[in-house]
Amino acid sequence: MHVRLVIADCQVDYAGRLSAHLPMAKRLIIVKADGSVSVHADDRAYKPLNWMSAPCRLTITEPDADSAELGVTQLWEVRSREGDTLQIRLGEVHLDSDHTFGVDPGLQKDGVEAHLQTLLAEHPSTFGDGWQLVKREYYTPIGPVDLLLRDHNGGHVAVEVKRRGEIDGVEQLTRYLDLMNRDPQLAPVQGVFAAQQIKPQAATLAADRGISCRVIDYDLLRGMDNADERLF
Amino acid sequence: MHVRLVIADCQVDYAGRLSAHLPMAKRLIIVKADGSVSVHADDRAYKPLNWMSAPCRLTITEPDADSAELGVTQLWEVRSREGDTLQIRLGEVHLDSDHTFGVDPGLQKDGVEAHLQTLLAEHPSTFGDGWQLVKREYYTPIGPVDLLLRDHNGGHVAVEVKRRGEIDGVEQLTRYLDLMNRDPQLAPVQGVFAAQQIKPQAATLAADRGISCRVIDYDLLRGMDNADERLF
DNA sequence: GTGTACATATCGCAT
DNA sequence: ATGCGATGTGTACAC
Repeated sequence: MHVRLVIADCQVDYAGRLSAHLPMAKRLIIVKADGSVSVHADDRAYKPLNWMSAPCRLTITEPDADSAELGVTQLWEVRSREGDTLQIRLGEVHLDSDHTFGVDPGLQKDGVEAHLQTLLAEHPSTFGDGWQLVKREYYTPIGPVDLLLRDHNGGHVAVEVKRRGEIDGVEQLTRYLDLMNRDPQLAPVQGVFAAQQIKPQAATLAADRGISCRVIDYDLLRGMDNADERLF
Repeated sequence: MHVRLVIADCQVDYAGRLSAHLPMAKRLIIVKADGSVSVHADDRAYKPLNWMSAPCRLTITEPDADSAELGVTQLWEVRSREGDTLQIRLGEVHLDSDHTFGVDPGLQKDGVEAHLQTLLAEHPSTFGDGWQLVKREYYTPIGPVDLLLRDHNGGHVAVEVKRRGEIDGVEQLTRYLDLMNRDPQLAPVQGVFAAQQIKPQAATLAADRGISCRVIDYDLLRGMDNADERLF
């Protein structure tokens, strides 16, 4: 269990879902404890130029005489189970450093769509007075509807929740509505597209499909949630 | 222009599109020449636990007396233009290494969808005898159709090309067809969904929409292309 | 294992 | 800048 950092001149060839080639240049190579290998340039945030995800196997060999003559010092071959290969020819090595980490305590996240969905499930009145939750993650054969509600008249409403409301969210909800409206137990089902922010094109498409849009104030909703907790 | 590698015990807090917290543990921190910062554990291939993409600004300060007492040696704050912040509190530093890279010659790719599209544009007879190319990347107000063809009867055909044919590709083509069929210059327009592999659910949806599916043999097509070249 | 949706998605291109 | 589509997307979760 360790992380190996290598900075070296290297030439890289990937063959798998596509073919890619990197000419010889100085780069950073990271080998992680899970076996994954990534080759980084000095830009592009965290995205490597080339990589192999775990599970995979790294084999390091000596270069043949011809390659050695041309300055190749090590030959790395990384191979995945599916047969994808990443070949790295190392030239001059500027750093080769090995480090052992402990088990990472892991990441704590907040504010993602799941939380938004939870809050809205707990406060269906956000959508209208007297509206009630039927089911979170209501399963249809083509995927889960985020929220199934009943409005003040008892009519079904399918809600699609997004952080940012874009066109494919509307498409998604449209597919669900088409399907649900064929079910006599549910029909007629209205659609509501709920998001912290809704792009104009998504709003236009929603309107065209008879779907109503709701912009959600996440902080306000979280505030309501806290207020509720204080009452108990 | 340099890459800085730090291995250190650190505690991380991110506030931006979401909030996230990492308890103190030994990790790898990479600062790239573009200013981007990423914090890695020893697993998850190339994805960091936390990061900040360029453009952003890194400020390093001394910890206050209280923090220093608790073992904090450096306080890093990374701030983006949008106000997202990444705070890193460093404890013991195990490695701090700085390296200058040259300009990377860059990645050469082959085999992606673009190539598939090019090959199909050059060989419209793949779809049927006598079929001809009208336009690659035919622009509609809602996006470009990959290929616009005419079949042996002169009727228009819109082709959506994918490496892997999934449900959203069918949705995309459906939107284009709806729009194009409102244009009396083009209507009636048939739809063809072409991919190296088509998922059953996508095929079902396509059939339901009256769109025909074509599974493309990339190697065969590339072979045809090479054969053509040899003729000249 | 397949299917589906989410992601601080990232990235590139075209308008 | 914004919209839109592709990605060797990766990842989690339900069936």
